[in-house]
Amino acid sequence: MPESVVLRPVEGNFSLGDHIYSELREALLELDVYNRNANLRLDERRIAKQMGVSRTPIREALARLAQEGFVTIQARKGIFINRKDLPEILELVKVWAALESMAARLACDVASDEAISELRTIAAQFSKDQAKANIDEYSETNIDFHGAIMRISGCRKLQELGEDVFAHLVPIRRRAMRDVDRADRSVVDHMNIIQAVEGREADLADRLVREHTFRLHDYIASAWKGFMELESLGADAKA
Amino acid sequence: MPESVVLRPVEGNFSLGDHIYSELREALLELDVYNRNANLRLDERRIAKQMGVSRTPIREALARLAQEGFVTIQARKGIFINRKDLPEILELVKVWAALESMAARLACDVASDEAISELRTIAAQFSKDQAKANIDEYSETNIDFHGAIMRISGCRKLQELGEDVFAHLVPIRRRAMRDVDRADRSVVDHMNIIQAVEGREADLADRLVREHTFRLHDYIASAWKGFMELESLGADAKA
DNA sequence: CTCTGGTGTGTGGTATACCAGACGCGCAGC
DNA sequence: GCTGCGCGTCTGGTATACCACACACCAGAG
Repeated sequence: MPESVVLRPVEGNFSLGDHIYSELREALLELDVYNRNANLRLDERRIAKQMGVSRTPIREALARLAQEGFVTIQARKGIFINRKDLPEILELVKVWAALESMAARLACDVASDEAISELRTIAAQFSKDQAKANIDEYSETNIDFHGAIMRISGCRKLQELGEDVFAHLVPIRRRAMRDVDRADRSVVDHMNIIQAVEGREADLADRLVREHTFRLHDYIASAWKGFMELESLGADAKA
Repeated sequence: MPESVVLRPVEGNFSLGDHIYSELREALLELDVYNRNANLRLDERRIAKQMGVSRTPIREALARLAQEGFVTIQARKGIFINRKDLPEILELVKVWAALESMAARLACDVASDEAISELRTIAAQFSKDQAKANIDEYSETNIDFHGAIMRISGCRKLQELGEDVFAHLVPIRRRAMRDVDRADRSVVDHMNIIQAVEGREADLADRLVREHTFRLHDYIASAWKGFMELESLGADAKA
């Protein structure tokens, strides 16, 4: 074999458990947990048969999901998908606010000018013509923007934790949240945040991000009941 | 049975897996991971034999610990205790700062006067005569103080996440950090924080807590090498 | 002596059998 | 008809056997 041929080393664990973990996790996030017809119960044996493996790797994956708080395992009773209530959701948003505002603060100190310019690039997506329709809390661009702040903070732990918290909010974000007034306000907020970070004004950036996220907090608090009423519009619960 | 008698439902899982999980977790935190003689390798079969159970519950516990980042499982190679390096530690402290400063902020808004008075009670411990010797980053009172702030924030998620982050810092805190100047400064910081929370000055409390934690951050950054040099002073590595 | 390939052992990964508590259903007794 | 007991079934928990890969060691070719 010619030495010039560079072969990437095989990386990662290709264990069934790991694969099943990500598969199940994705499925859970996809699932509309708040649909009142949703089947919140999981069955090890059924999943095992369905995926063509034994219960062991399934159990490992479920144990990890339980640790993350996505499901609750009750001995000899069943495994249930956790449906979060309003107070819990609001707490998650507060945690998110804490993490992202700190990220913005750090970004002011450590991010390179190029890294910061990422923010403008992403924000530019908002001004596109068809953007209006896509501007909601679940739009890709919005997610990218917040993800970018976490990234350019240079603090991986902050970013990872943020992603974990965010994952729990995915089912909530998917539900509507496309209030036009909020979308406009959101764009303004983002622009102000970018400006603060560009100006390396840590205190300001911290505050703006925090206030921005708390607006989401308050919005969810007031619109929660509406979210829940979106239930079961013909869509059946997934398995 | 009189209806007035309220019986708490039996709660919790008494499964071996859960028990082993907490047992192992505690052992890991107790373990001096940074001792250069420390055995960083874990063996499922050995632990199983040692605890008199099969590998299954051990594996479940280890999977959870891996999820939390305490150990790394490498397929067919071994299970290794994660030894965190300086950058990682510093990131954890930053996350901690983010969480606790938000907690202090929230406490200003939601904590009752009685709850806030807890802080003074705890801080009073510092003034006791023999306190000086106990004032270090690992003292019970110090931990109580920071725990109290998280608690009175009324945000459980914030508190839980904080405890998780804190757990990873335990081995670091155990190592010295009893600089007298720092202790004095710490007491002053705490008093100022209490005053800010009592005055319901959210912005101030937020800032004071953040700055306080960042002083720990900077201290660790400068003293890290010293921590590591404390290695293996006769104490053997635990199993 | 060096390098190569085989082989034995250790380790985590997976499959499977069995256990015991939780629950539902139905029958018997009142 | 209502209550209560008991058995059968379902479900997660545990033990155990076996698998495949990693790695150290050793023998034989060069």
